[in-house]
Amino acid sequence: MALVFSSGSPAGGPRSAPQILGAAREVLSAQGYAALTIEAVAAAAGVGKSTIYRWWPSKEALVADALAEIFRAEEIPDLGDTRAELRHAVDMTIDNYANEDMAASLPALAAGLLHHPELLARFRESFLSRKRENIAAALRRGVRRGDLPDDLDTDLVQDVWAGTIVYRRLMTGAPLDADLAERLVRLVLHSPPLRAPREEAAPGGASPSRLDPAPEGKVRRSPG
Amino acid sequence: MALVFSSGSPAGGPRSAPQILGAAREVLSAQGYAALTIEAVAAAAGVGKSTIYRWWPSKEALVADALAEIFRAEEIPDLGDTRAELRHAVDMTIDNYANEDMAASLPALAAGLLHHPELLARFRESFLSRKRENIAAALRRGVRRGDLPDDLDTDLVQDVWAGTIVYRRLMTGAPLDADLAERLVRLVLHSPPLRAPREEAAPGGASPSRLDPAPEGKVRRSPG
DNA sequence: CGAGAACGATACGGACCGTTTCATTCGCGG
DNA sequence: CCGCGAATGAAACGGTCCGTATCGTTCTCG
Repeated sequence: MALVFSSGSPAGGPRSAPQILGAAREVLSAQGYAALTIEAVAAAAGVGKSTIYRWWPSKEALVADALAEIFRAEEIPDLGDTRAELRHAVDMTIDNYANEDMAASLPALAAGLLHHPELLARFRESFLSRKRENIAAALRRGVRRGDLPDDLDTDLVQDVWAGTIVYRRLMTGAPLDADLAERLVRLVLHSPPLRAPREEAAPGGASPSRLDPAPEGKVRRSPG
Repeated sequence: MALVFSSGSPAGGPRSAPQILGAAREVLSAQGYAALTIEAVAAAAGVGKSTIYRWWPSKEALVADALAEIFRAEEIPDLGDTRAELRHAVDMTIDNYANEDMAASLPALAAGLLHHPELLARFRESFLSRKRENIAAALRRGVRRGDLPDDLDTDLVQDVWAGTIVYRRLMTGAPLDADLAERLVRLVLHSPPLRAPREEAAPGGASPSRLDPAPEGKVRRSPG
């Protein structure tokens, strides 16, 4: 991944990008996103701060590039075994949030980007799109094998997986262990409701559960 | 909710707490967590900044109190209908993340608290515990009615619910609508894997919720 | 009406910001 | 091996916000 967020203004290219991004990760991992300052990164990298400002327009852009280099988004190998592939996907996501400060940096970064739509879009593209497409491919294989329903909502699956993982790391502090991974996998393997939105009636196959009268509800705002 | 994070040092109590917390919410909602400064809140509240520093030890504490006042964590009423109660719980959570900047503030705050264990613990206690216990009570009613499996993992259910909602708001930007709510409800109503970890089941009693990391017996206590 | 608490204004040193200037070093092509 | 342009690092700038301290004023309650 090559400096997606660098402004890349001058001609020759940055000489010290590796040290700078490494130092950024170091500070991030030790001090957290909030405590990261450009001057601290410059000092840790043994670099003048003007060098950093020459190549990255903001702290956000720098951190995004630093995180992008360690964010795993590889293809899920075709293992011929849907359960194993799902587990692989979940493990990859858990890996991405292994370090507590790193894990916190991503949401913090996203939060800080809410008022920078341009960077936010690039952030989502860079971090989410590729990984989601790779996992979606594995999910589609599972559908083809008949292990998953053909109208599986692959976006919702990923929101549930990543959401649960991030939420545990950041909010409840619960462990991200093998047990969680296994449960998240099973949740998808055995959950009829994780279906794609259907325009009309259900497509020929699945019969709805009797406990599920399919109420077409409208959103309500509950009283205070 | 009464100023959980205020240091409450002086005697008489703050006179201008309402204006200050209101201004904090205003700034938070308009500018976001990162852009919130004590001086900006003071100005917006028409208050000297020394007044804020007199009652709150840090930006984090102030924001925590400001958010606590609008964070919904009420009991789920016994509607005699498990599906309706689950929907109620999900809607309450979605409500809590209605405003984008507010929604982002909570994770950003948690991220900023990672290096302040004392405040982090109070944050989790204040924001998560009560709400989780209330939702857990509703889930237990569902179990008693036979609509949910006896060994439902109420903690995992809530991590999945809240996690998916927060993740959508913050990371993917996907809508938090009635469709999502309905899917999250169905996910629980029809998902065998959402079971409790194999331990001694304690039927009837209140299930202890694990909100603290507490990895293997290490219990963190806070000095009064 | 008086005491004490809460308040606001103001000023302070310090950290970082983001920018500019300028002399120095690097590294590639000739 | 040399030179030239690109990249660099040091320093200094005005600016914002931090968190603290001081001090005179205003509120509140007994």
